[in-house]
Amino acid sequence: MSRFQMSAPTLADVAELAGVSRQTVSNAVNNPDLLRADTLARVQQAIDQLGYKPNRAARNLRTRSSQLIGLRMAPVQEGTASAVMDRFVHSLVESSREAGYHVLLFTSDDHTDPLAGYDDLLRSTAVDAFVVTDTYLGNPQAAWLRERRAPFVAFGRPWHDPDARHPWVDIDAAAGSALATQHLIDKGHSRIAWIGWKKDSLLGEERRSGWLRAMHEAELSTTGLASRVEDAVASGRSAAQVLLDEAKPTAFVCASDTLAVGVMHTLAERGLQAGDDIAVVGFDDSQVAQTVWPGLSSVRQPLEQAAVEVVKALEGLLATPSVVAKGVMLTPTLEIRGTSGPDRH
Amino acid sequence: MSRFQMSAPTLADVAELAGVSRQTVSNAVNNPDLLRADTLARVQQAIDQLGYKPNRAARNLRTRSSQLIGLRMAPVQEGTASAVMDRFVHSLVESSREAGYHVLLFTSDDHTDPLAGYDDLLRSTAVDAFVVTDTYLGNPQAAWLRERRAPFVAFGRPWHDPDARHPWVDIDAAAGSALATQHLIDKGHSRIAWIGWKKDSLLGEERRSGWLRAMHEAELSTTGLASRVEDAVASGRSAAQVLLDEAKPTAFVCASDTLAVGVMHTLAERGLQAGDDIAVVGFDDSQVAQTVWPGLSSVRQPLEQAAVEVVKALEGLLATPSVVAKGVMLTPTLEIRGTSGPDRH
DNA sequence: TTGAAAGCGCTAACAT
DNA sequence: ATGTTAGCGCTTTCAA
Repeated sequence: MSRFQMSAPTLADVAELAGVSRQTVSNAVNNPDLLRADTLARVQQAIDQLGYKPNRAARNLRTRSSQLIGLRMAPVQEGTASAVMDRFVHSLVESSREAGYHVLLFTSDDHTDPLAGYDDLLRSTAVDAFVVTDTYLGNPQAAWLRERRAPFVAFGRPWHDPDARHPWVDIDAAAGSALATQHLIDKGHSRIAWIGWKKDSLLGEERRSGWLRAMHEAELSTTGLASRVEDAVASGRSAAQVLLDEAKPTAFVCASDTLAVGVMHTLAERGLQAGDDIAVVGFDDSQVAQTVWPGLSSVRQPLEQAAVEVVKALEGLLATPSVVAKGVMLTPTLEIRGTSGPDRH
Repeated sequence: MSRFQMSAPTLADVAELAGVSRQTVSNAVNNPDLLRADTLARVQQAIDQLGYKPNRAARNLRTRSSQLIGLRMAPVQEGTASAVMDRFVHSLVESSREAGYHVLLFTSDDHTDPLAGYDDLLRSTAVDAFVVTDTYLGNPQAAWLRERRAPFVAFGRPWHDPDARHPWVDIDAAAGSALATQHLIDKGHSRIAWIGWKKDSLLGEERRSGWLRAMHEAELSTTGLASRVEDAVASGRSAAQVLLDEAKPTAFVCASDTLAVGVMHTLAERGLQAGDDIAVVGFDDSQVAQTVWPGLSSVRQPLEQAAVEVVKALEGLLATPSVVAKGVMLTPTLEIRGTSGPDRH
């Protein structure tokens, strides 16, 4: 009955070759402990000989699972965000594989309705669970998914819902900017300015609060030292001009590398050395921070670790859906480069 | 027979509600033309009412296809590459969706054997086809996949095999650097230096050849004007120092933005204005090129278009596997920014 | 134009 | 410890 090797071998093929039933082969693959050692060896040999791999579709149909995790790609945005996501996605794929899952990428048909993509995959049972990444305030995804009893883990805490019952993983942004600020205080700075985003960004407020906290704990004044602008190089540049003229800071902490690069532009224009004359620290440890002269110190998010935690939560969720998982909060680190400057003591 | 709404509705549920057979519902979904208008309307209403979506696993099992395209994520590499892939992947996901496919991400278990990941997915019939991205010389993937009759499209021409029979899409790197060089010639430069990669990089040689061609066509000397280094900021920086001292170029074309930033460091150190004093053009239009002061002119690859072409080739491949597809070659564009400098006429 | 029968490859439940 | 039976939800083939 050996087919022309045209189609892949099935359980039946292996069973026939090994002289056992199909179920025994299935057990050999999924519950080897159930077989006697010699039977297992015989079946295993037949499997190897035929190069047998269980058919995914058949297994999925029977077990009502796809071993697939859905991840929605947000619309392209110019900026540092893509690189951030790249590190996360990479680690997510690796961690998922170790847990026996693959990652399925999707976008929404309609940019006005990000839910459409989720709905389709869910109703066609194409994925077992989702990883939700853009948990900005008012994003309806979490509530929508919970309502549909769709398993998901959020990367980003549930801002909108303090007693959300879904698992989430997030990075403590405030700790990141506090770290950056403390670093500059340790270097001997006392007039440390903040350039951040507009008030409507919760993440921006979060990052800002870390600067504020570190300054207050060191009993340093923050009056006139903060600025809120758009996340663009030009905005960071003009904010730095104003702050330098009016508040005379010796150091800047910025909500993004983009803003920090803007500060560096202003310093260069005024003949000031970033680092030696004025210290600058950015946020996200982007490609730009690593490349720009003389190296931009920057807060680095543990994205790889975040992905590992997300998969961990996912496994727990799929194993025992009833258990209410706690949120996981991770702490960023600081990459110290040239713009930190020398000690000022 | 209405289940407790616990599990998703099936063909049978729709059939019962519409008062037709299961097969008729299947036809309504897949071959609407076969139904009489009123029957179709009735079935369609039942589908909407129940929120029916065909079960993916069942359909896959029956049709022996998964509507999934496999994409291997290369190991993380610090550098500009990740941002490049991000644009490509994004567009690939969008184009795939329009063609009815999803993108499945995977990595190889073993970093020494990139084939392992392909083999698993192939034998378990988890994907219909692959998109292969790293087609460097000597990469065995293409040959290996062809041997196994696995459908795939390569992003990257088959360097190793001029008469390869698989479809491929690539970007004409030489045209890109020729474009950059011609741009500088048009601005009035005649001593234009090249900083590229070591000889073992085929892509590097390709990018270099465009500079060479444009220079020769303009009957300009290239003697002493080329350098081959590692792809790092420090390398670009020291290469620029040597070239400035020994060959007195007025402009640089670089094989990457990373190298171009290195050149800009050297210029800054010598009190020279990138653009006004010495022109610089990079390659890849990375985040850095867009951010760095005063804006780095750079060759931009049409990655979005490349992904569209890849999916187009994939569709053709899966529809009629026998047809030998031709390769598609796309041409880059040039993003002009501050480092291009003024006209010198 | 619609329906009935069969089976894709696998595993859960049960029987031996 | 191994085998038998049944069926997951769908589509292909053929009959009405």
